[in-house]
Amino acid sequence: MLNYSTSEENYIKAIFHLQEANETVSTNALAQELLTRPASVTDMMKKLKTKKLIHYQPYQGFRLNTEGKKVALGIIRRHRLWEFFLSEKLKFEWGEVHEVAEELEHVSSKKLIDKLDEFLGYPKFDPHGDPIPDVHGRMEDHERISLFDLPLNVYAEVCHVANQSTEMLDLLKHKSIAIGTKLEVKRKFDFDNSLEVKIRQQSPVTISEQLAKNIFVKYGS
Amino acid sequence: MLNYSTSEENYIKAIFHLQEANETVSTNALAQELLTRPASVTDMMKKLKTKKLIHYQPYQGFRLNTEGKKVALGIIRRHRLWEFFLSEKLKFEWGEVHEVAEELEHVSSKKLIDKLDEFLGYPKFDPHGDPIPDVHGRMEDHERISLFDLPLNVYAEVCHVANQSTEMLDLLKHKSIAIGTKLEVKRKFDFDNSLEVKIRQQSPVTISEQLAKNIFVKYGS
DNA sequence: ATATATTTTTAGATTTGTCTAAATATTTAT
DNA sequence: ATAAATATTTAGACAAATCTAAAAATATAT
Ligand SMILES: [Mn+2]
Ligand SMILES: [Mn+2]
Ligand SMILES: [Mn+2]
Ligand SMILES: [Mn+2]
Repeated sequence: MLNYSTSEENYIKAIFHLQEANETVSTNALAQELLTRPASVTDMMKKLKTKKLIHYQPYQGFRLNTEGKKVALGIIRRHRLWEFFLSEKLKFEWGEVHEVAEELEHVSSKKLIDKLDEFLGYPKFDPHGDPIPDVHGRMEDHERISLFDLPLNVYAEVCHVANQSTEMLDLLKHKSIAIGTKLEVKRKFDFDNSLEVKIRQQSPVTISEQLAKNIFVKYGS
Repeated sequence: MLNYSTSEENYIKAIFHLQEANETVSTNALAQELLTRPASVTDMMKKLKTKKLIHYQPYQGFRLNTEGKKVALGIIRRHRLWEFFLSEKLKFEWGEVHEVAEELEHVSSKKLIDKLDEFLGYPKFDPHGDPIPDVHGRMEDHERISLFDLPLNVYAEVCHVANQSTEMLDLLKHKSIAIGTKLEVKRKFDFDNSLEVKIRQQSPVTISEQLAKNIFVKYGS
């Protein structure tokens, strides 16, 4: 497995995430994701094509090929293991881990990552509930459903938060919701689609439609 | 405190180490240390001068000013804390930590380093026995003496290893010597300046002049 | 189907960090 | 003191990653 520059890695990872939503990734979408210019994206796509990491025909969009996905999973593994480390061992807050992991992920020593994985006890999910690829790039993919779609009076556990902005995390903290929180939806109000949610041993809280659609849960107490 | 590029940081750190030995650092010495060309050093020295980190007059050599030393100590702090982490927590071997720390040291989040320091229990020395600067850049500077200069029959403890090549570490391992090893010199042979050294609860080993001059000890059992 | 708008690519420039080869300054030896 | 050797700097080039502005391709609307 070759080594890639920090910049190349950031592009590869972004394509990986974007192509989960859309079959093919566009120049503009990638430019927006990476806070860069379309012209810079085109330049980089030419390079990644030469390095045989993507399928790309001018004007046709692009997507990672098998090798590209393998590389992406390696970067995501590093990112999420560091996030776990920062949160679990260094007691960083939820919202602070991403930015630092964005740098740490580019330290490419394989031994470092595999030993870190071992040290952390082979965690399966990062602090945002995203699955951590193992040494072979495999990850658990638990079925999850948005809190908004959870039926009434069914126990479920928060396992993923889609948006990880400071604003979102502020709000979650205020509502006492985190990964692992057990809850059930008691009522849904048709007027504004807000939910009344009961968390164990707490009084019920109101969750807006927007927030509920960003919280994902799995069934079970 | 501004942020510096990886390349700038590597130059700054190298100057810091070189100016401990010589009053002023030369272009060639720095080029050799960094495995680069003298012309590249001159280019960078101009930049570091503009950024007010060094004293530099063309042809006169250079040295870090107060601000430059402060920056250097920050980089060294990061480097050595990561070395300690790799050795202590991830169980890396002595000889493997430096290369990885050389990359990790450039991740510049202050919070990351201060929390790492806390997590590690505020260690004072890295795995090679080098002192770790604290958050203010201060470090313990225990007086140490080379094993070669240690008087006969005086108990001492290994606290520093000057050379950290794989070859050196191989040899040290074979002789069962590490940071913290307690020993005393029993004899010195004038023919080749070799030493007979007694480590607690072990049979005596022979240490060459070259090796002894790279091992540093402090007095006391 | 044609005009308009949007997206993407190209052309050319810029910054950072590096290099080689040549010029210049300094040091050392005679 | 002069010549030779060594060290340092300058000049000019190059690769990586970015940008702006203009050109070209594609998509959309009438
Ligand atoms: Mn990144
Ligand atoms: Mn995450
Ligand atoms: Mn480094
Ligand atoms: Mn060290």
